[in-house]
Amino acid sequence: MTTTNIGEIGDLSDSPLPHRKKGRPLSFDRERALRQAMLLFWQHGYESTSLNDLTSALGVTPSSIYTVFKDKKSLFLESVVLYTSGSVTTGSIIEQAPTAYDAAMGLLQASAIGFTGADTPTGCLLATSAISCSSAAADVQRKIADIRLGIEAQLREKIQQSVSLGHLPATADADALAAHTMAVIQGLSTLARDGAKRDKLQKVAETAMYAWPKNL
Amino acid sequence: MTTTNIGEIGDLSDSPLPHRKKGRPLSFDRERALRQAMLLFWQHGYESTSLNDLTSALGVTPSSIYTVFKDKKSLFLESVVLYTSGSVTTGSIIEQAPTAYDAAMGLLQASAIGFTGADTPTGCLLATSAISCSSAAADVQRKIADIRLGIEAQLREKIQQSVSLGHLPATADADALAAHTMAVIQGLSTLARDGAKRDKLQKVAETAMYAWPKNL
DNA sequence: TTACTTTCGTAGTGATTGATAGGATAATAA
DNA sequence: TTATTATCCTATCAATCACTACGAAAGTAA
Repeated sequence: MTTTNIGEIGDLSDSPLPHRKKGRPLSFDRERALRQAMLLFWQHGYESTSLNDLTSALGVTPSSIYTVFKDKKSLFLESVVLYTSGSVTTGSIIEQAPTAYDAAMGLLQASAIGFTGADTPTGCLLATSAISCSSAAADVQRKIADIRLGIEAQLREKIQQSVSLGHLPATADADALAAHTMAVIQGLSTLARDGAKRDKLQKVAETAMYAWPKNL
Repeated sequence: MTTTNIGEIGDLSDSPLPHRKKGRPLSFDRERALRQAMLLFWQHGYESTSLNDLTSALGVTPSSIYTVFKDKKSLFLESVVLYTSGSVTTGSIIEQAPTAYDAAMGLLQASAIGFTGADTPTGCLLATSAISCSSAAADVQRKIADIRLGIEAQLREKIQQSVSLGHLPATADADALAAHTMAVIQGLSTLARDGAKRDKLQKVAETAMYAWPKNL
């Protein structure tokens, strides 16, 4: 869905010199560990990623994880924030697109690329990591669902704008077009998980755009 | 994806009378328990459904589950068989459709209905129950993926047939159309999980069919 | 140095995971 | 009845789960 761009959290303290905290310093790179955690959650999902998996991959002891990230749920949610942030996000793609058509095409193309990265797991973290959870993780599941619904709402509004601006015929169904685009994005994630290559996903994205009304 | 139709496994022994096995008889309805297990896996997925969840919902002790269903993995796989069988299956929809267009539309409509059943979990068991698993369940994940790929291959062949028969233009991309249809089906599952109602899914299905080439 | 603060590594916590041992029980077969 | 077979229930099993207590260690502040 998005590309990752970490390292934004710099030292923004009011001290003129780079203020250093008291106490023993962290022995590992927090952002690097967070990225490793994100990759694990991306691959195996929230509940199927164990603390043992995390400590092994991050090279960090359990106590350090809980000191720095509070608990597993917080670590996951922070991984989701990392996943959805960066220089290119779904929000920026939609906003900066001249029309809703371009916005949807941009989302689909970015998905096709992002779901088949060479050094990342296949598919979409938002689509796979919390889709079927136990009752204990219902709140996490809901939070991820709300992110998906937020993207859909943003795209829907963009479509409504394009209808108002005459970029789309008045008969265009904003709800249906936005939901269809979201469905294809989620489906691209599954196709990628099943082994589909980038060019196949790009062809699916292209096909999906044929569903948009053209005659004005 | 499919509607469920249990109760097909009757007494087909060669005995003239309804032959009864030796030993203590089962104290519960095997098919009824299997259906309950399927519903649990459908809702919470393979790994997030615990043996405790199963014993509680099925009203069966752990030892009985292992006696009758061997182990958790076998119970899940048998639940998948139950899910994909019945009077209407993806295979029958594709086969009996006059054209590939009708086959895709039939799959999408059946998905919209099946993913929003009143007395079943939302979404698709094949799409949600084993999409992000631990490494220990990689084989199960792969088996479900193979089922998805099998459906896609069947639809792709139907499209190729329709091209040969002149029901679709020769420029139609069977790979892309089949993959797009599969993607939308998987996406419909997520939309349903996120709370979308049946009419919304049906509108998405209708929108997805606009992507098909019409001019011959 | 001495006090203070924070993280580190070890070794665990109780709870839950999937799966079983073993004897009791309930049916058929002879 | 007696033997045989299969399922029943109870009480677990070892392993793993997310998580933490606690003292040692490593930094800053005085």
